[in-house]
Parts: sequence; C-alpha cells; structure tokens
Amino acid sequence: MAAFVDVIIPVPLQGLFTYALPADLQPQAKAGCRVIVPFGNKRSTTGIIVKLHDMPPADPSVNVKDVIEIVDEVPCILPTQLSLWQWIADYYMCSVGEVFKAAVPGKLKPLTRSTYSRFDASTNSPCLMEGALPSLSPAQSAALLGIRERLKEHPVCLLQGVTSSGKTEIYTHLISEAIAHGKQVLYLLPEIVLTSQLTDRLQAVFGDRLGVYHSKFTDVQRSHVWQRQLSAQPFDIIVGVRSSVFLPFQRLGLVIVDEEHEVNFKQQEPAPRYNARNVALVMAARAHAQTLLGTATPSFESYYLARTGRYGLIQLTERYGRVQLPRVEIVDVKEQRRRKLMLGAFSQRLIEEIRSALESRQQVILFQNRRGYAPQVQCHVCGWVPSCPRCDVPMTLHARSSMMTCHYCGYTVPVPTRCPACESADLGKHGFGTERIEDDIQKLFPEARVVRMDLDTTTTRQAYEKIIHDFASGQTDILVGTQMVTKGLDFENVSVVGILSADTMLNQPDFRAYERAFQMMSQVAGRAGRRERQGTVILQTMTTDLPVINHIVANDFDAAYREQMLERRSFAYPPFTRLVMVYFKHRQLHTIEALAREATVQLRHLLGTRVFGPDEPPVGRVHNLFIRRIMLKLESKLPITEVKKQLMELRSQLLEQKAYASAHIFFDVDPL
DNA sequence: AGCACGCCGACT
DNA sequence: GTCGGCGTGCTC
Repeated sequence: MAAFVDVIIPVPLQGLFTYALPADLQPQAKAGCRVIVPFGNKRSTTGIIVKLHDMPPADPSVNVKDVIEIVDEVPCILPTQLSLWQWIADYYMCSVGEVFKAAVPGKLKPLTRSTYSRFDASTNSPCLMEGALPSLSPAQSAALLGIRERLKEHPVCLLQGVTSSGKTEIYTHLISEAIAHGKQVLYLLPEIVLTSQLTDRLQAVFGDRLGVYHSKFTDVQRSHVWQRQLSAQPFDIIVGVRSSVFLPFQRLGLVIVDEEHEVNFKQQEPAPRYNARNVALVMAARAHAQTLLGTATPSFESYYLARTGRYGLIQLTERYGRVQLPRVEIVDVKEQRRRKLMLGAFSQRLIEEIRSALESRQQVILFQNRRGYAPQVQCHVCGWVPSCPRCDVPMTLHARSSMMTCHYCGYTVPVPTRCPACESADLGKHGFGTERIEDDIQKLFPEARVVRMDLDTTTTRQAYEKIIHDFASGQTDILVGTQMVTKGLDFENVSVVGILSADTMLNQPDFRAYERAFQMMSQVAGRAGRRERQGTVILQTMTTDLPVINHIVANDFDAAYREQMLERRSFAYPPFTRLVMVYFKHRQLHTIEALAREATVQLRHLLGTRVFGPDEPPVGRVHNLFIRRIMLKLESKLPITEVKKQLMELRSQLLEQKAYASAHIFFDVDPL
C-alpha cells in the first residue's frame, strides 16, 4: 500500500519532495497526476506525482506533510514525459521543478476519465485527400526518395536545401506518409512569426489534424492542445516553437526540425536552458521515431555529424522553378571611405544598384544587424558615452522617440541636450542602426516607399504581418531590417540585397561568429533572385580578405565549414568538445571576483586545463548584478554525467559559504 | 524561486 | 514612535 508519494515541485531545488498520502486519496494517486501540497511557507502548490512508495524520507529531521488534494483523475503527464523531464534536468543541469514549470501550461484543467473520449473520431477526416498533396519537381522527388532511403539506415537525417528549393513540400509528403502509418508528427520551427505562413499551407492539406502550439497563444488555448494530445484523438501533427517538445505524444513517428541551425531553439533565460532541437532528437530516439533536420545552412555541429556518418545527409542544390542564385559583389568600405565615396552607410555601388532596381520596379532588402538609430552616443569634446546604469553597455539612440534605450534591460531615458561630463552640446551619433538606415535611404530616394522591420516595428503580430504583406504585394519598395529579414521569407520581386556591414557580425567575440555570419549572410542573400533575372547582393565590409567573405561570394558552404573545423579542432571547440559555461552573479563587485576566483581554483582541481577564465562576459553587469563566467571544454571521452554531478556538488559547496550565500551560480550546457 | 523573519533609516 | 528597505534561511 502506497503511503507516500515523491512529488516534483516547481522550484529550482534539486530532488523530489516526499509527502504522506492520506488513505482516502490512495486509490486516486498515480504517477503523472497533479497534486496540491503545502510547501515551505505556501499553503498550497501544484506538484506532480512521479512515484508511489512506502518509504518515509531517509532524513529523520524532515517533517513530512500530507497531500491536500489530487487534481487529476487520470495522469496529465505521460511516463515518457516524466522521464524526458529528468533527462533534461540532468543534461542541462537544472531542477526537474524548473522543467515542470517550463513544460506545463498554467491553467491546465483537471483531467478526468472522459477527456480520453472527448474528441470523437468523427472530428478527424477519415483519410487524407491524395489531390491535396503538393506536386514535386524532379529535384524534390529525388530528395524525398533520398530521405526515405537514408531514414532506413539512420534515424536522423539532415536535409540541406538551398533557399527556395521547396523543402516544405517535401516535408508535407513525409508528414502524410507518417500519418498514413498511424503516427504523430512534431514540426518544430524556431520562431512564432514563421508559424502563421506555414500553418496556412499545412492546414490546406491536413485540416483539423493539425494543432499549433506556441507561447503567444493563451494558457487556455495551450491547455486545450495539451488535453487533446492526451485524448483518444490527438492531433496528428503539431506545429510549434521550442516549447512544443513538452507536449504529450502517444505515438510519435516523425520529428521535423526546420531551420535547424537557428539559435532560437536554445532557451537562454530562465532555466531550463535547453536546446529544443536536441531535446527533440532525444525524444524521437526514445519513441523510436525518425527525425529530419532541415535548413539551407546547417549548423556546423549537425553538418559534422552528417559528414561523419552519424546522420543521413541529403542535399538539394536546385532552387524551385530554376531560380538562379544571386551574384554576390564585395564593396571594400575601408577603401571607399578613404576615397570619401561612402554616403553614410551606403557605398556608391549599393546606391547605383538600388537606383536601377527601383527604376525597373523591383524591390530591395537592406540588412543591418542592429536596431535603433545609432548604437552609441558620444560627446565630441570629452568622449563621454552614456551607458546603462544597471548593465554596463552603451545606450542605443532611438531618434524617433528622442530616447536612449538599453537593449539588455530596456531601461530608457531621454537623450541629454548637453554632455553631463563637460556641458558641451556637441553630442555625436556613432554607427548605424536600422532606424538611421531607414531615414538615410529615404532621404536618398524620397519617392521610394521604405519600411523598417525590426523588434521595434513588429511588437504585434499584425504589425509584422502587415510589413510582410505590404512588401510581398509590392506596396513597399525598400525593406530595411535586422536579421528578421533573413528568415524563411520568400519574395518574388527582390533584385537587390544590401548587407550594410558584414563586420558587425564578424567582430563578435565568439568562436561561432564566422558560422553565424555565414548563415546570416547566405540566408539574406537567398532572398534575392527572380525567375528571369539573377539577383545581386552587395556585401559591404572592411575586411575583404577574410576567407569567410569569399566563401559567401562563392556560396561555398563546404569551404566555410572545412575552414572552421580546422580552427575548432586545434582550439578544442565543438563539435570536438562539449562546452559548459558556469555563470556567477552578485550585486557586489568584490564578492563576484572572489567567488569566481575561488571557483576557478576548485574547478582546476577537478578538471585541470579544461577550465578557461574566469572572465567578464561582453555585458558584465545586467540588472545591477555583476556577472563572471568560466568556460569548461569537455572532451567526449570524459564521463560527462559524473563531471556534471561533481559540478553540481561544487556549486552547493560554494553557496554554503556565508560570503557567497546571496550569489547566483548556474550552468549553461551547450551554450550558443 | 518565493516567502517570512529580522534588524536599521525617513515619515506621520 | 512606525512603515519598509533587503540580507538570510528554509522549503518533504
């Protein structure tokens, strides 16, 4: 007779909590059911039962409390999910409670026996309309065939298809095959904004077999999807962003991770700092399901696994409808500037190309990877730069609102009229953000219709969709934007793409800077090109001789990959090692420095020369907390589970010391 | 992470 | 004389 239950509590504390189960609740208690329990000072918290047993806690000092109530008649979390949660907590070094918090929508209604039969079979169309499937080009058919073949030997396949090669149609065929075999499909996308266009296309084929899941839906809507997943008639396909890996699947057969290389799949804050692409791979493997990773520019880590035979690899090099790839032309900004030929952020070549595109009624995309007007304000007399009082970063000028904003914490103040240090009124604007690009290009082409797309102009989904719609329907001539314009959007009439500064991407202090720069530039370049005419990309840079620039020009993904692999191998970076970042935060500078120093000493005892740092991250203080970090490079032969256990122990040992009690220490496993 | 307890400054 | 700042201690 089970007298006790082990419960997951949504707090960042390791381990489970044991509660006594009153006799009247015993018949209803099952693993995966929610319970109401008292916890700490709180009278009630919702937890999840993971285990029923007869053993009181080993520690006699704990005061075992009673379960107050059992919420669900039937489990709302499947055993496969519970075990995946534990895997996530172990791998990403957080508590299961934190995984629970991220996984379950807040307002999930109590689950009753009738949930299982609530959605009756008639809501699903009995069989698929075979005319509804999109027809495939010969290249697409060949790729589909290739994928089917590879999936026989490899549970995971990487589909590398150039932009506009028509990957979605291939996915659609694979999805319908999986459904025909009675399997469910999970289709992961990196961003909410990409879901609406895709769901329209998929809904046309799959109708109400398709469920959509992301955080812009209300809690109630998400709960509904969750419940239906547990019913006898779950959705056959779920399209969603990273949190959809937490949905219950009863018969998962296929996972598609589209735009596989996207950093958005990794959750940064708060814990669990998981990568949904990797969680999806683990989930699929456990369900004996197949996984297809798709992208035009694979992450070098996935490409490495494909190249070394761990994944199947299919490449689709032909654009749909034989649209030509664009011609990429480099402009040496340094030289142009020396000859005084730059007009603000624009070279003569770019201006010429824009003019001729506008004259022939074609469209232009200008890509600048920085929002705001200018990234920095500086006093021309004394050199003073306004920085965020809480985050140690220069404030970005937003000219429209005459405000300066911290892009880390959102702190916003008016631009001062005089320098507070020397009273001079000569405050200059340094650098170019999308807002300034928009203003300047409008001045150069007063009759052109210019629209800007960045975080500031797309606060609502309607705003985003209007920008896309207006550009797609030709009501806009020039689209200025941040990396937002590089993502999965197909426009038919774009003949010129301007990359205003490759350098801002290449100068990132990050071993992935070149990989990212290549991905971003080649994705945005892929927006150019029409059926009859080759598009043009003007790539402005100060570092024309950098190999990665030439790889972009030649559209040579493999060369870029090979070069980076050489570097990563010799400097022991992924995929040749696994990285774990250890972060330290504290409100006092001297405390954080002492803590980071002591931690480094202890880590060196444990891991020797695999420990790098401590250092101050590019933004050394956020929200009044000073930050330090230590990087661990762990080679694959290291017993990683054991090492992680030791790291967790080291953390609690450091936090037990009085001086560090109010510090935050956390881990970022496989950081991006 | 919450939440309560507990010990020192500017307000009615 | 109090309201409230956040340090620190605990959570089955």
